[in-house]
Amino acid sequence: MPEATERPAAIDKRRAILDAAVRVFARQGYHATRVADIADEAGVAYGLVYHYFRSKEAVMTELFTERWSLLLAAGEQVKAGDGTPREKLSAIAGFIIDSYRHDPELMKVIIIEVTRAANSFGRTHLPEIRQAYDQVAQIVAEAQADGAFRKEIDADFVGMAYYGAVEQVLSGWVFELKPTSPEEFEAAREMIVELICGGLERRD
Amino acid sequence: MPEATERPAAIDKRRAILDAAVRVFARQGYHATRVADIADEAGVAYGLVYHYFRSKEAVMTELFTERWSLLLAAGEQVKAGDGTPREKLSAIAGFIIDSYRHDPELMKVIIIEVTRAANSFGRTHLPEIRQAYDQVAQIVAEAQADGAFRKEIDADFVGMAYYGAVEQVLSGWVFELKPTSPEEFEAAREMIVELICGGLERRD
Amino acid sequence: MPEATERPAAIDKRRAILDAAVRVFARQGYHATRVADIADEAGVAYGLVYHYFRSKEAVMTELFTERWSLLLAAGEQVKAGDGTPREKLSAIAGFIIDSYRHDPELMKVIIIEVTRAANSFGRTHLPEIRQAYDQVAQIVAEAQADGAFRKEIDADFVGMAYYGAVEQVLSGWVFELKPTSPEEFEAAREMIVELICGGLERRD
Amino acid sequence: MPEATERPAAIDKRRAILDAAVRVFARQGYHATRVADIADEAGVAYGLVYHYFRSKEAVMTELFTERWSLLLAAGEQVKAGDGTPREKLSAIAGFIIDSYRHDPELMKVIIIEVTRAANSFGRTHLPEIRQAYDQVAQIVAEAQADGAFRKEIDADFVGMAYYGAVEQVLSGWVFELKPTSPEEFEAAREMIVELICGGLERRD
DNA sequence: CATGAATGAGACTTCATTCAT
DNA sequence: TATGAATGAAGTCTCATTCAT
Repeated sequence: MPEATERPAAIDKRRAILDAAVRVFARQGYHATRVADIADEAGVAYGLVYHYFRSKEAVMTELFTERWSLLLAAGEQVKAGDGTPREKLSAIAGFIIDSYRHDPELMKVIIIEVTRAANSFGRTHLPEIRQAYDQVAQIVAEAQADGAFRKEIDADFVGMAYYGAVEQVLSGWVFELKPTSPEEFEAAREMIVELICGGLERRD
Repeated sequence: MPEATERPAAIDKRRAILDAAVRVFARQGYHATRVADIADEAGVAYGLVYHYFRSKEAVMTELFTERWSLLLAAGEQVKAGDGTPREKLSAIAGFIIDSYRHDPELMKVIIIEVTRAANSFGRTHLPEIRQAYDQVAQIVAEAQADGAFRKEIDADFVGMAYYGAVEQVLSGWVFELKPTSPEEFEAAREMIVELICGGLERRD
Repeated sequence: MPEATERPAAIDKRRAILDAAVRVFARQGYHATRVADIADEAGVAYGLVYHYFRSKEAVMTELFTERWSLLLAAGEQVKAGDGTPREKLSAIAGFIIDSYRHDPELMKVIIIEVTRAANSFGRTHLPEIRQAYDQVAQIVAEAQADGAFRKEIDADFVGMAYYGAVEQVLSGWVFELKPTSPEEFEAAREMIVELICGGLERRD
Repeated sequence: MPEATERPAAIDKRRAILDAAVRVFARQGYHATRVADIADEAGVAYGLVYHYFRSKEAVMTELFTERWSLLLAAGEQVKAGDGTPREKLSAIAGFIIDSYRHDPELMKVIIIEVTRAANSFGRTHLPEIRQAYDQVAQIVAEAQADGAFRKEIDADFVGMAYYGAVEQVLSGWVFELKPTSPEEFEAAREMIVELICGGLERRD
């Protein structure tokens, strides 16, 4: 048997565990899932989870880091790009929403179990999570320097509020009703941007 | 000894347990606190917690319900009042922020362990939590009908986003840096309102 | 207020507790009933049970002793009486069956929770329980001496077997189907006696 | 090391737990034995009991079912065999008595904690227990149809009474004095059969 | 006599992690 | 790499009993 097919087999198992973990975490929540559940879902032996990961927490951390780094990278690109501030904020919300559209289970886990779970993983990964807020803050600060955005509202404050709003909306999708068509997802993005950039009050 | 002093003794213990629970939940988080910790903190015997409450969860539920009902009542009053929409939204944020100012531990517990813990208490108390969002949504919807607010942004959507932003900001205070002076708390409230009502973009 | 009415009030409470205990023990079994259940059923305060009884076990012991002593007394009378051996055995079974007919709950408790619960109360009350067996044994021994009964079967052995059969039948009534008419109860008694005295085999 | 010895190691532990449970249940009774006692007696870790059994109750159920099914199987064989009715009843009592002779601890547990514990395991296993009574009843009914036994005594009734007598005798052995020689065991069997088939009264 | 709050030991069960094969 | 048996600490909840009033 050629080695080339052997390695992938091993890698597959690791991947299978991660993918299974997403499904189980999404279904039951982190606390309620036992390591055995992950192994069962992945169709591997109990101990194999510990062969590939130091602990149950490490599985989650890998899941989070894997995805969050993509999100941060996308944020950097947006920041460096040359759209208007509004377009940049829109792109950021868009990336998160698209992530959710394409892999709702993973994003459910990341938002519900990490980002908004301030007492467990949220605490551990605070630095990385903050980075995302800071990207928004930097976009806002730059726009304020340019004169595109008003200076009355603290940029760091907007970073938090913006993410707070976006995540709350995703939470609603997770536990109540999720959009079904691309148009609805798109509309959500526009509303977020319109709310934060345009404000509720009429401009006549 | 007058009978009147007899009852309070019992009620005090119950109260003492609730107050102790707030402190311990705030310090360690719900999952990490054992019933024994609550009893110790309250200075009562282990079993007394179970004399007054069906379970650890029931303690938390009482804590949440007790406070959240005040918040909802305040929201109703605000809705029924005769301020401008902006003033109403400001009052709502103000009540939450004041709650935090006056009892940061309790609000930490309520927000971190209930409101944003969508997989545990958040799920259980979703109906009550939604009521708060809906109050904001109703204020917005009314303002849209009056012509004070633009109709482009869905009122329900604003309800979620507004609370999402407020809670995120409080989360930041809980785990990073909390305002120290009344002025800073006041400034936070104004920024929230200014952001949501006025928007980031300049109005010339 | 005359003393005469005061005493009864106190005695009533004690009695009420015992009567309640019968009902609760019958319903839930001894192990599954909490002292609180007894107090609730009796409509008295929790602590009053401990005012009148040293412990939960003491309540049961009183219940058992109260009734069992009647049964032993009846047995003595039967023994001393001047019926045939068969009539005497019949009278013994009859007394037990009548006890069950008139107070099924109490007899359920005594048989299920004491007499046949060899590992708990059965052990504690073994001497008294044995006395009942011995009464049967004595009747049999006497009949053997008189020549009315055969000597092949050990009298002590019959004592156990007789009670074993009777109690098993009552157990069946308790958990499956209890006779409803006096005639059926009567028939049961006759069958027991006919079986033990007459045997299954035909006598031609 | 041959693979064949690997499995047995695991199976042995399971078996060791069951065997230890018999000893501990026999010594202390079901209610008084803690899972820790079983683990200690078996020389395994606490959790291993729960690796192999869902609960303490499941251990007992396995013990009971394992043995009771043998007893029922033996009963079926007896029923289908071609002895006289008296020989069949004798064989049934014989099997139970032999079970006790060869493994008194196990039979003690089965009779004291299950068969006669009508409020706990007795209730749970009533159907299987009834099957044994029914086997006796069927033997009797058949003998009545053949004319070998009298028809005055209800066959189902005999089923219960017969087992009641046998179990009571075993109970006596458990808590008072157990036969020591094969002859004494044999005599006990004969007395039971002689009592139930022949009756106490002389036949001249 | 009466109340019910207070105590705290005890037992079951869970499950992350380790380890021998 | 793969397996799953083995470990044992941890934590919730129960409930008989005591005690202050």
